Amino acid sequence: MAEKLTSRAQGFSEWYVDLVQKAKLADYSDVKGCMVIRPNGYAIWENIQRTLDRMFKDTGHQNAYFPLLIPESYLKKEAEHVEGFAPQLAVVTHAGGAKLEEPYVIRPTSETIINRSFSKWIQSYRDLPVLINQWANVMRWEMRTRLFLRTTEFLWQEGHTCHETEEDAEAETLKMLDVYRTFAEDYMAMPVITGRKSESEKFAGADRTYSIEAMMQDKKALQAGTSHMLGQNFAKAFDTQFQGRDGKMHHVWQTSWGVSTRLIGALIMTHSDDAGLVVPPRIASRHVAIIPIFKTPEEKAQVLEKANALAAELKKASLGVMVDDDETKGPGWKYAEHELIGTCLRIELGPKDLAKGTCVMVRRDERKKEFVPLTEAVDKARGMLEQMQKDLFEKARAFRDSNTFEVNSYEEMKEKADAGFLLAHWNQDPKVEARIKEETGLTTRNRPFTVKQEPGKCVVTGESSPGRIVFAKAY
RNA sequence: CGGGGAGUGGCUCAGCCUGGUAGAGCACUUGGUUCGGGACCAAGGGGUCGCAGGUUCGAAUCCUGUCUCCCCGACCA
Repeated sequence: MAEKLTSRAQGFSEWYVDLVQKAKLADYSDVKGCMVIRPNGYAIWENIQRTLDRMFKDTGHQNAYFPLLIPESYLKKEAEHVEGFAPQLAVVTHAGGAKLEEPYVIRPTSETIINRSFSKWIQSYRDLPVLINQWANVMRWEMRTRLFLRTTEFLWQEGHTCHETEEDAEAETLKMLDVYRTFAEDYMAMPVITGRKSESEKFAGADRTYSIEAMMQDKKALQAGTSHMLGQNFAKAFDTQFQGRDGKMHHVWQTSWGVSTRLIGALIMTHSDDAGLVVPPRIASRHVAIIPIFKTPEEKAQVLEKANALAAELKKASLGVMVDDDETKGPGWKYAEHELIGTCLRIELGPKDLAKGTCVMVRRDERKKEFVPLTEAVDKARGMLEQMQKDLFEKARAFRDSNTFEVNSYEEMKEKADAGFLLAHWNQDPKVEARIKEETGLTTRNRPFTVKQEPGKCVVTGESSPGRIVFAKAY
């Protein structure tokens, strides 16, 4: 760990790649486009899973698991769906030493194979709603990959639900979007914009797609989660029908929604700094590292005894705590290391502290030393972590808000192309959207619920626009 | 698929142009001194130089082929 990270100012991309590897979050593998998620990175994923899983259960969903391999013919049943995913599929043509009658695709998402099951499970309106979630890996062959943000194989969660009416399905779609918003903001301390995607950005096979969009420190947008109102598209393709209250057969109305390990990338690019990873306490597993400082054997015995006692108290307060008593490293080395790997709070404890009955506490995000009486250490640690959680969110929100602009002409839009989020009027024509992307690199992110939709004039054509949509450069 | 770069101890890389006994830093092992912001000294261990052919008395180095990864574009969570 001798060399430091590339600074964000030097190169945001390099900083990111450096950080991911030096904080031991992930490694490249020998498989093209695939990454190894190391224990430090996987621990973050486990915390994301734990929290989201509880939120899904609290909203009535159950977990299930469906096959990794999907008969190719399934994908083809929904025209728009197969067209959208065809270029990204990995296909299994041989197995058991022989060529297969029908190839399998490795799931890029599971709408099709899950609908096969749904159509068997559902007979009556009494069977509805069906609320299923799956934690799984998926594979989408990508031309270009980036650790956590876009890899060929990634881990995610996909929710799939069936409802009796369009209204119910729409309500579910928005409810889960709001679960994502709550999770992003309250746990990841990452402010997000909820809204509806444009036609060209929507999921292949959906009627409508909604997303949460976050701003990274380089002012680029990152789609952090999506929720789709699938309408009856898959129900019709797979004949997922039920007998309704009217005695007649109806196709179910469906939703699907997902977030992936991409969230880890979002977390890094939202909060981390030039010293390393910064993780909000509510999503961290490493809350406190106690660094004992001593020279003589007598000091060692005294300091370690106190450090272990303090650690035990902190553990009782449900904090992830470790005493870093590795004698082959000096204290300075440990400070730097814990900053790199994103330990939320550092407690320094040495002979001088024991004499005074204090310790030194340092928040990872602020890195300011504070002397704290040992008798108050646990309360203080909890308080500092809570404050850190709030401060990280507020800092990220202030950053996003100060880099969000209303623009009223195409000229202004071009000038501010790298400035952050641009709220602009657009006539909803995909050709105009494509032209803007071609000429400025900006894409539509979503039409925010929080921005009042007032009619205006498209910045490119001058034609009528229903309201402002977010444009930004995106990951 | 285009365009670039790279494959040499665990890691980062030098050596290649101009062929001649495989190097450095970090990490690791042992001993000692250190320890409140990335310590130091000494002694060690560790590499079929991506793979396959070829040229040559001799190849990490030259030639041919091949595989893989990374970066930049088109595709995307």
